[in-house]
Amino acid sequence: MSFNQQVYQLCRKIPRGKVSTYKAIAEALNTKAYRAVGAALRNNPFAPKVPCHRVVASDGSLYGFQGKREGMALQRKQQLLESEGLIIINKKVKDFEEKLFKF
DNA sequence: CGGTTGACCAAGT
DNA sequence: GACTTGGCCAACC
Repeated sequence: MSFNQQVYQLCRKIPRGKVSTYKAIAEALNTKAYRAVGAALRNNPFAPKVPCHRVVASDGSLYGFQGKREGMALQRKQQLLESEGLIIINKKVKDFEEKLFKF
């Protein structure tokens, strides 16, 4: 099982209405390659299967989703996350630590 | 096999 | 509170 596959498998385990962080995933894989996790999700070969939008930065901010490219579906993702029970405020997840899913 | 890169992170300025 | 720096590690030249 390659590194990416592990990442996808973990992401799939994130329940609806919860989020996780790149760091948590990396730690769950017993590694510190936070960035590799992000790179894996960026590929995201299993678009609907792997809810990559439920994975945020360690401080609850939306690193990379909208933070980098504002022309992206920023409100789209936000609304999607909100429909799952999450609330995004100022590019950050409200009650992030509370909604954080730990493996 | 070396060098660069990155949907990261933590600490410092 | 916005920006910069150094470090981490897998993936891709």
